[in-house]
Amino acid sequence: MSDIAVILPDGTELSVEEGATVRDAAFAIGPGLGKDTVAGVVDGELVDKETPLHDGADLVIVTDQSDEYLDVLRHSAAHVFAQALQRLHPEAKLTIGPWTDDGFYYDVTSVDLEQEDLEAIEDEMRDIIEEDLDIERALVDREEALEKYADNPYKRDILEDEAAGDDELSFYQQGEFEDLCKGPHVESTGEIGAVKLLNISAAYWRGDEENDTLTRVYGTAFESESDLEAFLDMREEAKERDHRKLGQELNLFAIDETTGPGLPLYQPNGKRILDELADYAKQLNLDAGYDPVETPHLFRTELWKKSGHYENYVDDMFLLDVNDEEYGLKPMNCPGHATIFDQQSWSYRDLPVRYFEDGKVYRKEQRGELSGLSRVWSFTIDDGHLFVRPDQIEDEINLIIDNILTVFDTFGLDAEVALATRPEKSVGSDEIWEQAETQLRAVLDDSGIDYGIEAGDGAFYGPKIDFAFKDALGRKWDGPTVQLDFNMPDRFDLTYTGEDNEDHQPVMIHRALYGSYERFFMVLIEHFNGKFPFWLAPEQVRILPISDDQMGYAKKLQYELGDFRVDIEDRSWTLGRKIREAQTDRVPYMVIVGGDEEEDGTISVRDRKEREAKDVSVEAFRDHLRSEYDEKRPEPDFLADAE
RNA sequence: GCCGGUGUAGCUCAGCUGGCAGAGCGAUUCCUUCGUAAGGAAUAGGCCGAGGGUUCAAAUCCCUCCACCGGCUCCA
Repeated sequence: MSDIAVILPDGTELSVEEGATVRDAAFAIGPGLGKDTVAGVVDGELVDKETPLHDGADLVIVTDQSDEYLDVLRHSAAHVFAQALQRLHPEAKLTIGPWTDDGFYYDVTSVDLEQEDLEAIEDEMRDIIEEDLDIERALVDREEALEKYADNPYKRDILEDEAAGDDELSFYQQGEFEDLCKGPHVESTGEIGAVKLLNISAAYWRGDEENDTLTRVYGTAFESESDLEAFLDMREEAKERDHRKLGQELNLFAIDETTGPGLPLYQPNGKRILDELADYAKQLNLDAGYDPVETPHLFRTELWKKSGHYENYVDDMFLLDVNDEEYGLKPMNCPGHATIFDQQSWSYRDLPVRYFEDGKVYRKEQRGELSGLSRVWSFTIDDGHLFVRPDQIEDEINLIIDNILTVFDTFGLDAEVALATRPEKSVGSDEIWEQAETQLRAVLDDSGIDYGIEAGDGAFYGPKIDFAFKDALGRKWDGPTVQLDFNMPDRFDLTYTGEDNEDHQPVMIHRALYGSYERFFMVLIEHFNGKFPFWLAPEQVRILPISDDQMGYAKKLQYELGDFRVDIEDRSWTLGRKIREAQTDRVPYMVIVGGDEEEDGTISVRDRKEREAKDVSVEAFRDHLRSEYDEKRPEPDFLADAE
């Protein structure tokens, strides 16, 4: 037998016999590790410990200390679910049951399940865990496997598709239950510390809407009950922060059935925040050399045919007929901006030309997709388009990335960056795409930013760098993008005159800082849990007179703090009630004034973090607010010393 | 768009084995003028998502549509 070499995470090569498995390799490293091996990661794929290795494979040994262990555990939990389901509903047919980022699901069919049924299944799952059944892997030949699944077309589908080449199929068995499965799994059902079935929904076989609809049950599993509880608390917290709930409670925005789905209405409180965001973006853009432009919402479809949108995007467009001529609401701002660029002649000295517009666009998303502000039909992009010479691309993109990261920093959001490459439906030649992707990659490599690759996720006209927001709860949301576009300038025949007095084609860069105001607003609402920084807060200060006698003084104070958004609580409530109300409205500062304050000409200040100070001078407070606002500080900090 | 669930007062929800439309919060009015997270009383408020059907009678049963929620597929 000849030896093969596998590569360990630290880069060293390990020589093992041909045909050696993950577990054999682990034993070759050390007997302790061999004994603890649960599974392996071979070439990035989580596999069973009995998987044979090939020469040159990248190998990571998975033990119960590894991050991947939880995936394995959840995969086994999916089997426990399936076993429990079949005990209670023998008619149920199984399809697939993988692990996911935060649990597992199992797609089943031939069984009617409702939310209420989950409890009984969960109880049965706990019994199975209690029984501590050994989980054993067995290899079964193809014929026998097909026989086992004589009445399960989905499993047969798997046998004839994914597992087409294999003569021996791996099955996992625990007690009376067995399932066709690649693995890996834990040693026994008793290893699963805690399980919870979460919800029930529907999915298509293989995710294709042409196929049968299956019942999908989502669940999760952890090593311990306390981990599960932490997870459930986190879900609860996320539910409490839901921007749809807070949007209603804080009167930020509404989506009304009468005015239409996916068409948000911004109430004054929401609009105040949007205006602050827009002012901030405008300042960043002006500082970065952008010129504001403005375009209408509606264009002749001639424009969309020229830009390629009609060909690639028409299903998502709102079209309307005007005097027998077809018009379309704009789904993107770029063609308008390209047309503006085309209105005059340009010298190479003029470039880069940078336009920006908070442009409202309309995209006819599938109805079932609409959700709060995260998915809507009308939204506003803080859209910038640059027209640059090829030699300016890298510098410009670097500047844009700087600006985007500044924005992340301002809001205390973490960034996750990815390069999205050519999608199936696209315009432009292979060479152009190749060139664009190479350039974006070069910028990212030079910048030293950590980034991933999203294959096939680019826009139809060019590749892009996607930024995702990571919020205070560690959740990820789609954020701004930077896109390189060689196609639009071509389609619009855009030119500038070069040093050589010849016409040249500029390159277009699409970029946003926020992405869309709607989605960014949603992220901020949930990120801050409605407790917006002072500069964003719709109501920045609320004056609470102790009794009606101080109304006059309160009005005087409101006038003196007139640079800010200051309201007076004028309902005849007790002070406790007024504070409670201001607190639930998440107002950063409460100014409390009674007879004492009025007499001394001072104020008492309380913030939403429940800190307070008396005998405060109005000037000192106002000066502080000025700097807190100008510096966009994240938390009210006038009373930072009062803790 | 597809699958499942849900639509009752401004909000959260009860009523749904058919028989007069309910509660809490909020709002309004009155009383209270209050010192750091809910003072008291009274009043108003509903085409029970929309349309059709069954029935002596429909919030309740049936059908169609609309919207929302959880997913699937797709995107900022």
